[in-house]
Amino acid sequence: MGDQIVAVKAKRGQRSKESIREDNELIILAAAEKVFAKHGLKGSTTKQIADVAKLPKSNIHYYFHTKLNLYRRVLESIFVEWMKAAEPFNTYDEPKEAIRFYVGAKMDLSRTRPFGSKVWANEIISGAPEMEEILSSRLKKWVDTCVSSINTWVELKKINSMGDAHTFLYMIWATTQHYADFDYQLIILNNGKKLTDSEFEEKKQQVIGLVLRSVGIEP
Amino acid sequence: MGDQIVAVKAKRGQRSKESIREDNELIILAAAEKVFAKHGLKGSTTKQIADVAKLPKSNIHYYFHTKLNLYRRVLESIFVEWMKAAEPFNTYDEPKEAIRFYVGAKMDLSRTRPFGSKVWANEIISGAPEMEEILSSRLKKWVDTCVSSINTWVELKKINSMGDAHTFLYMIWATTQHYADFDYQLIILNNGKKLTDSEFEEKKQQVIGLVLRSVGIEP
DNA sequence: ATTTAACCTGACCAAGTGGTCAAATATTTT
DNA sequence: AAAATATTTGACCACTTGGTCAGGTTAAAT
Repeated sequence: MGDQIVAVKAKRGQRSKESIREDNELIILAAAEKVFAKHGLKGSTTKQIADVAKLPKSNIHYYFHTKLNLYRRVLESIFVEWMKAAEPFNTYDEPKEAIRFYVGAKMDLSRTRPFGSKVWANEIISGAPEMEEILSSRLKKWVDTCVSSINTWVELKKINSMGDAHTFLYMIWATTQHYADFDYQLIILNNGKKLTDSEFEEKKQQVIGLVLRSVGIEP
Repeated sequence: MGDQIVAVKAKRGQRSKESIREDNELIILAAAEKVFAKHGLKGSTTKQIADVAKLPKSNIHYYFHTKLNLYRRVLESIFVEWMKAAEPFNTYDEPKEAIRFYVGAKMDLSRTRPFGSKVWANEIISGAPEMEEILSSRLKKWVDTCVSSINTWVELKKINSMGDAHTFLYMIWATTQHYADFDYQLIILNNGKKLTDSEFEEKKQQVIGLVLRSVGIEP
């Protein structure tokens, strides 16, 4: 990611105002996501973000005005991507396929965008002060449709009942996001080695297997 | 918890030096756990901790010297309690019982000590800078014995294989800790209502059921 | 070519920050 | 009761914080 920033900055010289703004906002958002992931809203400083973005601090304030504003933009962008990953649940009729693709997509996101997941986790842990609205309106809505899908599957005897469908959904969230939020712990317990891409792919299949079996589907 | 602090402070007047130290350390540790849970190490201030503990800031420094020192003490105390909850895995021979009791104990901890779980989560998310040693020595050791228990069960065909036993263990951690770390999100998605004790007990049984089924045990 | 509008940034500031310290008070020991 | 030790706390300090702003540079519109 650092290389990306350098690359974009290097080809300066003759850029349109529009692309300048676009580029810099992306650079700053990426840097902010990284820093917020590590230290949360309160623990992160605009100076740190500026340093990661390789821009002067004033520049961050020029584009996003306040730290809180920048933070909200980061959260919003993460939420949008998560919702995109959540589509499988409503596009597949068969639980086996729906669950397989949803869990797979969530695992992929944990792998490709771990910082976003961590920012989200930090925000919830600290009481979700900036996300209450997103959660209680947009996320709630999605969860409701999801829960009714699951309930339908239970009624059709396609999967075992787990009592409250939320419990199953939360297990999926927790298990998949664990691979992003707790990645440092996983590395330490893996003797200091990060999983390779193929090892991660294997893990992904194992997770899918456990989740499917938990509702009685043989993977 | 606030009431506890008040109660302890109220009965002052004639206390031994020893009990003064003991009491105040407990009060400060409890306050620190609460504040660190919400804002992490960097985002928390000694003033906040002092306010929650209802003591002057200097007093916090008198007992624990530095913020980092206090933070380490909080982490250590959480780790000790988690290891206690982890015993079932090595005291029961049958996977059904071992898993049932372990998952139950972890769920109970999420209910009774959510702040501790959040401090832990924050620490890992921010790269585990203060816990690397605990993780790579003491936790690693426990995980290794756990993994070999699981593998034995697989060999004896008492449970289904999930490939790598770690995957199963991490699912248990993630799912149970989710009920502490993401409690705000769960409340919002539950229409703003916290789970009652009996509702939580029900959730606990559902989680146990899912986990058992995920390795092919009928609960 | 000149005006206009957007971008850039070093210098600056008021409000915290973790931590120190000396003086006051309380308990324990002699 | 007096000396020794431990607790308490307001005042203080060097440093960092988020944010402002004036004066500059660069690109776009006239």
